[in-house]
Amino acid sequence: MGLPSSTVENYLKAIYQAEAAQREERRLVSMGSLAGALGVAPGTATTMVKALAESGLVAYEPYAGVRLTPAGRKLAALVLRRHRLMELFLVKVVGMSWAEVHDEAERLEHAASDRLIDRIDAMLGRPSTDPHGDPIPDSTGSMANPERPTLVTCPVGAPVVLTRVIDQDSAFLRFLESSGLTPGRDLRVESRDTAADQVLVRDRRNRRIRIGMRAAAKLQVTPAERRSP
Amino acid sequence: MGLPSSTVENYLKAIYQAEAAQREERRLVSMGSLAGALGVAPGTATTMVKALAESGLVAYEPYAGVRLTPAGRKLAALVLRRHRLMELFLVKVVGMSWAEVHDEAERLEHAASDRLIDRIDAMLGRPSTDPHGDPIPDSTGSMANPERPTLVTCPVGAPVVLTRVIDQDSAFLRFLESSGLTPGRDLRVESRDTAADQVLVRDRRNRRIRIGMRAAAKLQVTPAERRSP
DNA sequence: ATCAAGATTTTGATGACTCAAAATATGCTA
DNA sequence: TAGCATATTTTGAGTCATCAAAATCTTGAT
Repeated sequence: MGLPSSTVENYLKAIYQAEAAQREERRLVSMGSLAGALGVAPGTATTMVKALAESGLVAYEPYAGVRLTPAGRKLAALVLRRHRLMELFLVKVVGMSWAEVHDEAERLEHAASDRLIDRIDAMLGRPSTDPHGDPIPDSTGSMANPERPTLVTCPVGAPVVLTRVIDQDSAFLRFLESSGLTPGRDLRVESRDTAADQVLVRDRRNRRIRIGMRAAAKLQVTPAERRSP
Repeated sequence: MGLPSSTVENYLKAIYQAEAAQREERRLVSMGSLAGALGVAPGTATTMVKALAESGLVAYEPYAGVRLTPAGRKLAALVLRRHRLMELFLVKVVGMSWAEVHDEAERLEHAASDRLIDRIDAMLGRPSTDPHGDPIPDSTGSMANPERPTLVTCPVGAPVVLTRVIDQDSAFLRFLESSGLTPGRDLRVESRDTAADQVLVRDRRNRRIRIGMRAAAKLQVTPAERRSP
């Protein structure tokens, strides 16, 4: 068949991301969560998924859920590639803000040609992550996706670098920006209080930043490189 | 009546351009030429135009043709603005070639937000023409559109500057590029031969360039500024 | 094991856009 | 002005993506 419509691309991307969000491999993505992610009625998701299964892009088990086939996974990864390169391009080259590029890229990812995407990739120096720290799949659709600790799971007191933000909500991103919680920042968790739902973080200049557990769990970090003595 | 779909935008743009192509004002755009420009069946154009008339974007006279209303004209101009800014951006910032940006912009013009278009406009210094020399409407939808002589109508022997190319066909544009016939070039028509369908042009370095009348008529020029003595 | 709560699928419809081909109008030519 | 070639409109149908609501399935709690 011809090119996948942007609807098809969006379904594949949503399934891909739902699969990734489930720590447990092998679990199918439910119709309910898929419909929710796409903002459509449940019946609509069922209908579309059956069509995707016809084209061999997903494996569909009635009443159980859906999973990407290798072909579907590759297509989804390429959509994600477009999206993430576009976001980085909008921030780095066009000068848009971190918080506003997601929605823009959401639309542009379906309109940009491979040629344009490749030029952007080259201009940016074949980057490996987008402005949120999300990894960018290469042009074959393969992508590194390391498991990383978050501000909730990393050791208290240890210096870490904020590496990735797992949420595209623009209000959340604006909050992070205004708090100085952007990828690349050096941080240290000073304390956690589950009862109070609080994580106390210090930035490089030792300023206090307080956030809730939910928010902290969306911030992935890597142990800070220690300067050799 | 939410946002106009990209189909609606394309119809308005095509009507706008067909009106502009007709030297004679007041003449309606025929369904045939509209359907041809959009690559749809004649009946499809009729149906869509009736719907556009319902929304007040065009005035439709059965069997006679269609004309933009002021509202439709403004919308069309804004689509053209997106298109032309996007083309210029792709050439100037992304480094794509003159010949390949049209199709790309054709798709991106429907996906880019006003915000993005305005940032691009600012980055480019609020330009007044695109890479083909086509004028860019301002954000209110108004646009200068001076009548200009072409390589067919300008005086023989007079120095002129190539100002605008009225054709987006990529093969034609590649030909122009390889012949050095790009906007901004200093030229002089040496002779015309209607019988032979030939125009002989000299460039600044006095190199000969031969093109047919049809092609020459697509190249608009302005009299070259004479250096004050 | 049974049943009710909750999720999923099915059904019947809709809107936007399209086509092919039949019906109709227009306008030029003789 | 009669007729015919050409353009336009109408008709009937199809695709894609969607919804609401009815029907059905699955599963956890009793």
